[in-house]
Amino acid sequence: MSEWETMDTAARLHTASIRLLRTLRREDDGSGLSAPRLSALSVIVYGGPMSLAELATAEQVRPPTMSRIVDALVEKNLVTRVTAPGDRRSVRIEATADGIGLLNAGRERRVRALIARLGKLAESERRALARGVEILERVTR
Amino acid sequence: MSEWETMDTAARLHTASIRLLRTLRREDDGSGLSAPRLSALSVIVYGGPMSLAELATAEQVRPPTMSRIVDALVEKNLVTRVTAPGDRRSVRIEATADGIGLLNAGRERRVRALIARLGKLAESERRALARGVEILERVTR
DNA sequence: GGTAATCATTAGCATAGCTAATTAAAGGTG
DNA sequence: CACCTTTAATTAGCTATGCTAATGATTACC
Repeated sequence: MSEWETMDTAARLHTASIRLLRTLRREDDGSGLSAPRLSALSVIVYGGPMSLAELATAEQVRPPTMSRIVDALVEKNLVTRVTAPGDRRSVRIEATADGIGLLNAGRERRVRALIARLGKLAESERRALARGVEILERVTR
Repeated sequence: MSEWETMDTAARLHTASIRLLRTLRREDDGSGLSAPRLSALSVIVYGGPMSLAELATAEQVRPPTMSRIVDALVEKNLVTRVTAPGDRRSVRIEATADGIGLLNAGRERRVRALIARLGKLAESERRALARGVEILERVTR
């Protein structure tokens, strides 16, 4: 594969990913949460409990920003703040059952919308896409 | 391909896309623009001139929000507002040479970061990924 | 035991999101 | 043609989200 082809693949993968998530984002309206709150909640639900600093780093925002987002999620009973055992300065943020439920419902809406699109592909195309996704997972790991 | 497999592919594609763009977003620091401004500019540069309403719809925000983002981009000389020919209520928003240049530079940073990751794949994997990207483009169209 | 480093929050500012109201221009309809 | 309605964008005013700087509360070091 020529260097040019690799560049072409990268550019097209970039564009297609943007378009895909832009489309799926429309399914988030029903969640009742803003994009930053939903995204922070998803990091906690799928990444497990973590400190505020870790969560801020994951979301690429500064700690004060994340502290207020967590305030709002706590207020809605979607996450809880627990003093970290062994270091009382630090806080462990954990998803509640409500938080997990809300996130899974939203994720299911997104995935369902995506499945509807995959359903229009030919069988061979779905197989090739599945293979591509496996490789994409390695790229993002 | 079973229905279960299609669902699995959809869920994994969703997650991998989020992870990919989260990673590449780190390259945007050098642009000097906030995420909403950069995203709006990219729609104009790659989608061509359009009205404020069209731009707001593309970005999934309301017109007043987009109006202020365009204010900021005009201030930085990255786009211009042109009264639409034939309807003086409407505004055509066009990218300037500066706007196109800034966006291409940022896009190049992102794509270069992605190429570095693709370079670690085996030749056969890059080919399979390229095939998957072609299909993903059909899905997002 | 005293001082420095670390984790989170508070304070205060600019930006980004919204709805409601306003301005300006087009499009009917009598 | 005058009037009313509709449409496109902006302005006004609110809440939420981003930042840096400063503060409070522990912990680590010496």
